[in-house]
Amino acid sequence: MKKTGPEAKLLVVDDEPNIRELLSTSLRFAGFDVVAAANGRDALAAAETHNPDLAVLDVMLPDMDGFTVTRRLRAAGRHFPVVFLTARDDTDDKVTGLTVGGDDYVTKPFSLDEVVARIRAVLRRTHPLEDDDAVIRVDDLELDDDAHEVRRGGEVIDLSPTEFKLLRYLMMNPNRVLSKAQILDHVWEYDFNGDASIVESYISYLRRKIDRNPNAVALIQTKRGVGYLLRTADKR
Amino acid sequence: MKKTGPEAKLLVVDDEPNIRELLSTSLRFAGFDVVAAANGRDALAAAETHNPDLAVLDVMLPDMDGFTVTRRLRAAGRHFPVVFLTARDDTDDKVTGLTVGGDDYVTKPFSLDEVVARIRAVLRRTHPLEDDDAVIRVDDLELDDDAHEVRRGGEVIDLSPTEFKLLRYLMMNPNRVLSKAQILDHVWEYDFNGDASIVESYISYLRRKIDRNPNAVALIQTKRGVGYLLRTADKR
DNA sequence: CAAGGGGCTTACAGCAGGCGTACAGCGAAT
DNA sequence: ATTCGCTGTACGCCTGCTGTAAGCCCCTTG
Repeated sequence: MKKTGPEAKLLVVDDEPNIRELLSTSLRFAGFDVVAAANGRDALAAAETHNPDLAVLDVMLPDMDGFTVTRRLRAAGRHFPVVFLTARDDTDDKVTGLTVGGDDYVTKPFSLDEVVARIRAVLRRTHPLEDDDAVIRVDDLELDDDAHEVRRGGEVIDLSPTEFKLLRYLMMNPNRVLSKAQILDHVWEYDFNGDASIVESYISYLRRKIDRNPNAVALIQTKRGVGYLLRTADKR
Repeated sequence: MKKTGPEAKLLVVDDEPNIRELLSTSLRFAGFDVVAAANGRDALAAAETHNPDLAVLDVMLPDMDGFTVTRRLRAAGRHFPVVFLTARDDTDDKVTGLTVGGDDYVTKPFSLDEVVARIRAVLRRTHPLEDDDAVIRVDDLELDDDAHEVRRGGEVIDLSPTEFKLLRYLMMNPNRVLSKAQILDHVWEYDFNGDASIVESYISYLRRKIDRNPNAVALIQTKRGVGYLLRTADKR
């Protein structure tokens, strides 16, 4: 009935059409069943109709704020968790109470992959029945999302936040070429308007840390003119 | 979050919707089965219907005070323990009598984690059958909630109340990154309106007391840009 | 083989996050 | 009244992260 991984049903609520579409599309692609709403009123109605497993909820809505929506949902007996979206200068230090219970929040502008990861983490926490692990494995590489830790052959590797997100994106898509544009879109914040060459730099940083053994087969491979891919041992 | 106890059933009674929801959500997430009521009359009815194992009861209710509710409950043969919620400025004499029997009280504004801990403590006392221990262990670190005492390698460490709550929260969530916002929401009182940087200060205080050995692997680790985590030895 | 383009790596400036200490206010204990 | 410990804020220092730029290498193609 309640599903944690893909196929869970999500309610996405944001009044900005761009953000709403961006989120709906990526979440759908990530395997979720998505229902969208543009304001609090519609959100409440949609929650009644579709009974989602989780809501992604902008705290600044035209008709009522996200907290009010949440309170009304809960009062109506809907106890699914919420991932709030907040403006960065809102939350940076002040706004509290967003992480009570199984809830969490993400600041705008966000990275799409980060939102997906946070949603998965919340679903994992609130429905611990499923043996859906927080650890992604590719060969002897392990990425633990809960502990925010990466290990290669059991040895801990220290990564910066951006390196971590990049590696997670690669590991979520093993043996598949990812273009620099794709990587930018998924790993960097959606308003980033720098050069795609930054991906090259970060791939380089990652290689230095996880592919440091020159004798072993490299995990991160370049497909010239196309993109990068993370290769598993059995697919070589 | 560690879920303890076999899903005891709680009755939460408070007339302020925000507090009621805050408590219900947290307690539900902590693994309890929660029923909520907004006033004394509904509370009595809910107690009849649901037969809870414990009640969290605001002493200031619109229709009758918490003592009256308790008296009527007991008169009706309901002998489950009660955790009272009282305003901080209530005089001591008003508070006396709240801890007789297995009962306890918490002053508003409270820290969410503190309420959960107190509820668990009361349940532990009244249902000693459960092999639910008051001691949390992480490596050679022990935190005894009943004795309010912390030991590292058997040696007692003196902590201030805030330090204790912070450490307890960390120890309840080992090997999981906790953001400063999460820590604020769980450890500090719900109306705390200050800066999240206070968490940094208290982490610093804690380190000075429990991670004083510079040669050993630090228990408290910083995940820059993400949060903090308490690391166990086997997960290194 | 030469030229061009794509990719790799490193350097670096600017900046944000985190650390630790100092301190003032406050309430409890003496 | 005085002392004491605890809390929350402020602040200066430092570390390490980020994004850009630049030079080099290598692959591809004519």
